[in-house]
Amino acid sequence: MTRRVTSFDVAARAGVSQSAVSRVFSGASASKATSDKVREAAEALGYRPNVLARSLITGRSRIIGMVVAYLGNPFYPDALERFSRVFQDEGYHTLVFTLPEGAGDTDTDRIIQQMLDHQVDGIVLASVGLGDALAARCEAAGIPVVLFNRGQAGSGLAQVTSANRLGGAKVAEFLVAGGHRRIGHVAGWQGSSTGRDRTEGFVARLAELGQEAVGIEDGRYDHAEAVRATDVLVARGVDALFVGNDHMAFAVMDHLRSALGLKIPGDVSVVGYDDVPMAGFAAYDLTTVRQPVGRMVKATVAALVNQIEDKSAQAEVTEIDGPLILRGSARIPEGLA
Amino acid sequence: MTRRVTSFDVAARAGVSQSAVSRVFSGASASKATSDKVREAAEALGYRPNVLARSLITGRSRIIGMVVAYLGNPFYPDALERFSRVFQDEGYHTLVFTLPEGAGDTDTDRIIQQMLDHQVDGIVLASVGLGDALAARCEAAGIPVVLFNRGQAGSGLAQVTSANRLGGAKVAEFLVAGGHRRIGHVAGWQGSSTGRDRTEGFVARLAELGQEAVGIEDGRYDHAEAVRATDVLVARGVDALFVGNDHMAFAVMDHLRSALGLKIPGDVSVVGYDDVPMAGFAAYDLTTVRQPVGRMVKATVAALVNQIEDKSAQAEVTEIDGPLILRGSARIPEGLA
DNA sequence: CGTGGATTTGCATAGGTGTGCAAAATCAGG
DNA sequence: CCTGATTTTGCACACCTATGCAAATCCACG
Repeated sequence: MTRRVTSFDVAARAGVSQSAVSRVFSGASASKATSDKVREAAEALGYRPNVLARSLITGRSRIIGMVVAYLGNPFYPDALERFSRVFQDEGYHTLVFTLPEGAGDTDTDRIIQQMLDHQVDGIVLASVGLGDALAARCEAAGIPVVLFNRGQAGSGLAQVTSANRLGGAKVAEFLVAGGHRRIGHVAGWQGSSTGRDRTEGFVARLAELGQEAVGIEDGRYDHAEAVRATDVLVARGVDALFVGNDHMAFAVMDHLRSALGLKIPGDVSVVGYDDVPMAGFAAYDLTTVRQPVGRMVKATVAALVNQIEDKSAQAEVTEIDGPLILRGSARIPEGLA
Repeated sequence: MTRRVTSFDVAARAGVSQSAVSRVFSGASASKATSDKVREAAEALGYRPNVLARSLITGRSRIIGMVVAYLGNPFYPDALERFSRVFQDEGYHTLVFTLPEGAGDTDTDRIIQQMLDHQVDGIVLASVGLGDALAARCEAAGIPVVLFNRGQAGSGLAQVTSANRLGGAKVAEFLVAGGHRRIGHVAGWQGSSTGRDRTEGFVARLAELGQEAVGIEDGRYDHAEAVRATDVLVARGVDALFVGNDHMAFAVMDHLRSALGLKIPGDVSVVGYDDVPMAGFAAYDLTTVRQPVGRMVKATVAALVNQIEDKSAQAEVTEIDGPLILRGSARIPEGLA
């Protein structure tokens, strides 16, 4: 393995100083003449600036740390893929961390520490919370953090979510308009803002319409829990279920049809949340609230890059509205296409 | 933002030299006494070694570059999650790159270049090929490459796949034993080794059993293509379909049931490949050949780490066998549970 | 206590780049 | 051609750690 070619080599060949080479490649001022000479020499030698050395001195790595909890829910791979792509376009790269099963605070701590070690320029937490102590540490290190698809009131952290309360409300309206009077709710994890907000919006709107849920069970965004919740609610005779995300909704539908022998939407209407690609598959054909992933990702990247480039920028809280996508898993009210 | 605390600061406080600090943190020899003093001082100051400076001098970044083409197929998020976890356990981190839609050679080139720029210690290509020129460049840079779930004959690259030929053969045996005599095949992309191998094993075994496929259509690992292929094969009156991967199989099943009104497995048996988690969902209940992701990932990591730590290590080609998982989407032969 | 060997320690330098500062070069205008 | 303003260039140093080498320290044994 031959030694790396450095800026000195290029400088020697081009007949200029090392600083000149550096300036050409970091976009600082340089005359046309030297710039040409340098580029030509670099080309000939196959020179590429050493990213590590550059990061060491500038203190900016152009790497984004991304923590993602659970890729089993297809919403996140989709988001991850988009993140990676958008960051690449912005000239950043994505260092991915996954949280172990029992996501303890110690684990988050260790991961954040490793990110700081790598001097990431920014952090995206997808569906992961951040303790105040850690948030403070990132703040102190001057590393901006954006929460994706999770809010954290009073944390002062930037966050991007969909309009979860509104989404929950839309489902309430839709189900009531569809004539349902025994509505149950397999809630998203109530320890997360998304779960709580969807539930709150849903319950509040139901109340405004003079209804009350027959039952609310926390499905914890988990397959097995969702099935358990379904059993409880079916026992109470529901005729419609609002499920906290699509991932659980699939489990719920499978259980309703296969284990309980119920027809969808004949016996029970089911509505989900996310509009994951799979929701459109014929086997589920799930009516669901769309989370506009593309726009959410773009907003997250924009907020992060903004904070990176302008340290004084404020941490924004962004909510993006998404439509209810009508499919076949829930009875459609008269008068709607 | 306060200046970073360096090894000099720690040295001063502990009353030793900077090299002593370095040695303590890089695990070199140091007496108990100094080691204790250094650790204490480091703790008090909140010192952490600067990874960038370390990488710059050692030439090892402890970062693995990972290229993944398409996270829409749930096989890959699953693998990615495991990779990230296993690498973390080994003290490496994962820099993720995604390939744009029309994965041209130029794109791969650019991505590899960026990885080399970041001086990754190794590269995993998940379901992505590598031109000879690029392979040579990695070789020259001393960066080992392992292909995951893709082979490339004659490339001299390390690769980990499942036993695809054998898997295809198993399906052939299973379908014939089930009494099917009009078997069709929605093949995996014939431009990939996995697609070709599965097809070859399948076709060869069929021939040995005195049968021939009613038709073979390349589904290109794509939903729409798989549906098109299904139409073609159904028109030829198939009573069983071997589909190149689960991702396509779901599309095929949806199309068979919803659009064509056929019963599975009553009218048509369907067998997939991968055993993605979703294959076990009641809505599909897909009989499929399991790719043992866990073992494949571990083998890939082991091969890579081995090559990183011992530059003279040979590039191994690993094939891991996986069982046929019997579920309800295909008629089960007499005498099998 | 003396001596040889093993271990530990400090010095100094390398790794490759960005950047402040002053000197040099360029340019415009009279 | 001269002068002052502006741009370009080179020098030297900073960024922070790892490591070869020689000096120093330690240990055990006679």
